[in-house]
Amino acid sequence: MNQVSSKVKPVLATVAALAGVSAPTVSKVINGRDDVADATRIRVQAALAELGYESPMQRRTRSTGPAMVDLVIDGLNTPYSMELVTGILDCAAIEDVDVVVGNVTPAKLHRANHEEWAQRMVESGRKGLILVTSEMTAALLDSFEHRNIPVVVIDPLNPPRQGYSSVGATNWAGGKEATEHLIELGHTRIAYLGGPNAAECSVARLHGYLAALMGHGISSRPAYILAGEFNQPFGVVGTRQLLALEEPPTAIFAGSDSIALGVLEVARTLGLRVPEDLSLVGFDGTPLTEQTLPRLTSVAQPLQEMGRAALRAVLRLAKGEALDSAHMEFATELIIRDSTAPPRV
Amino acid sequence: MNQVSSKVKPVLATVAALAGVSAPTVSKVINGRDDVADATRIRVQAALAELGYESPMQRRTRSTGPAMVDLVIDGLNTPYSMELVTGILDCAAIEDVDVVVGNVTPAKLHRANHEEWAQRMVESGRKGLILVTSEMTAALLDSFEHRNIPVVVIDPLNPPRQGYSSVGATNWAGGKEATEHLIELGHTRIAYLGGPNAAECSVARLHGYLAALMGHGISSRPAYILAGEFNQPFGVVGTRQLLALEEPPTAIFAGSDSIALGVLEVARTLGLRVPEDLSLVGFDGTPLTEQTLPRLTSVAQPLQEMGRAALRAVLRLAKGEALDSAHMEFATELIIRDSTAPPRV
DNA sequence: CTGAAAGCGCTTACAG
DNA sequence: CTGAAAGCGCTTACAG
Repeated sequence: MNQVSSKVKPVLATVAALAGVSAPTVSKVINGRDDVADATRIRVQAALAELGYESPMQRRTRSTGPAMVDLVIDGLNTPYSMELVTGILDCAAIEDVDVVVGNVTPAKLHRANHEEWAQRMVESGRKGLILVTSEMTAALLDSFEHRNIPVVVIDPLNPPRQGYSSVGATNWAGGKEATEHLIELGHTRIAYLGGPNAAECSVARLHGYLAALMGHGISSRPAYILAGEFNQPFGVVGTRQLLALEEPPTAIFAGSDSIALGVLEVARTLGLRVPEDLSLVGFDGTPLTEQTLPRLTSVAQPLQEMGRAALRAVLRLAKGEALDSAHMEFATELIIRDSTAPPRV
Repeated sequence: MNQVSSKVKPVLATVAALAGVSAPTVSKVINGRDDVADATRIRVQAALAELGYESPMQRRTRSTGPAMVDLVIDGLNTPYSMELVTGILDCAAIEDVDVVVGNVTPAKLHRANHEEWAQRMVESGRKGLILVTSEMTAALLDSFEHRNIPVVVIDPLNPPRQGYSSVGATNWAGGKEATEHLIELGHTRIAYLGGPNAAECSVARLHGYLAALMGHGISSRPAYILAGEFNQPFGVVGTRQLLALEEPPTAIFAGSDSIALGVLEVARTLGLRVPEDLSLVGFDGTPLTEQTLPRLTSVAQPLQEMGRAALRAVLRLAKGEALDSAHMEFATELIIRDSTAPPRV
């Protein structure tokens, strides 16, 4: 009878009453002012969430059109991001959500004033934010959390703290599986050409690689482990460096398909045959793997599904529902194509 | 001294004073109530216009963040759209504009109620709309024109009427150049594997192809001209059909790089060598052309630049400025790579 | 940090 | 039809 959630739309005063504070205090919390005690803020946020409070602006934008979710991603010109975005937009069309992209880019993330940015998102009725392999700071996450804007990160860089939602794949297992595949073929001189050390996913792949080596009694060599960018140019640079070693690797595990593309390019220009002279495993399983010659053995991650999951997670959080798990991890799968073979003896 | 337009933002009371009525009356006019005398309504409307009154909602959406432009595009999973979108987002980051994508897709265009859609765009403060190779109806264009929402179309399908802004490339000249390149190599049995007949750009390429043949006294053969989709599967289907002819072509001009990918696929499975047994020219000049084996000779269009131009055009129109030209046409350029050679005698 | 009080801009209900 | 009065929901300024 005395149910908290009644059918009338919750208004600022309702929230204030439930939280046991005054209306101005609720107003301050909503607007991200910092002159509110943490304990009070938490109580108010709980009340906001419980009642599902919406500002007049949000009510308007909600009744006036589809929900809007912001997406921050670094360029669409990689097969990786293309797949993710395809999944996100796919889900957006089904859920009738608008995806907003373009203003804040990963490059602008640091320069941007998070407080202002988050505030503007609230004011324009944005439902949440998806970050793709972006750097984050605790301050950034705080800015959004304080305003109850859900943030979901896909393949986080530099995770600054616990307590945010993320989507990823079984990178450790994938790295291990790729490396074990090469070991089973008979390789022992296996290099890892990975992405930035700031990328959790790349580090996890590296550790999977190390675990596989260790599990087979192969000692790892520092010269065989290079970290760079997830792109083709780094694949080129890294491969040149590896092949210039006194004892070059007979197989390369690339941290992304784009890196693998660079490996193939160097192999071609040097007249090295893949897989006869050099075995190669990529990561991501993008459509690219079917278009290279030879077709690329790669650890596939379900990128489209990951994109869809990220958007769905944002929408669930925006509705005040809890996620089953703060970190959603999708299974990778080694797809063996034509770029791996036993080493020449 | 007694200027009507002062610097303070016009508020309901200001309008009321100017119109010589009370605030409630202005409120009624704004909200479309009918209990207002016609004469009064007209006076109030004049005052609203003169002061440039905006509701708090409109003010908020305008001042609260970057301008928003809607983008309707069919999937990002083609090299063509990826390049366009890269250009659009590139420009968006510079101009501080948000690009909204996801709700209305080309597939939804017909089903959607344009009037409602356009109205919602006005209400949520959208500055304009970019359509990419989308079908349009006159009714759709009217809905937006009536509300002063600029629409810019990239590579229009089914252009229903004059009087809209568009961005394209010199498709006729590009088609002619591609075909002449093949003729100069000695080919006379040249096929055109194009996109849908509804696509202006594909039809223009076809006419360039026909003009080149005609200019060199080569008669065109209906069996050598196929229209389909701008994608790889159609490249596969079309090539099979062409190669099954009693007198198959020795060269194929594909209406897009994606179609050309399908041609390469069929050639590979049939053991036909490109360019020795079959010459191939693509269209678009996407990064794909550097990744195929052999690298693909293609008519490049500056897709990124076209995307940037489309967004800039929308923003100019939104500011009330006129465009230099309703149709912006960018130059194509034939890039000769490794997929074309003289025919075997 | 908090909230009573005042204020803002718009809308509603109703007397004339 | 019109507008004084009351009201709504939120925010601001400031005293404690």
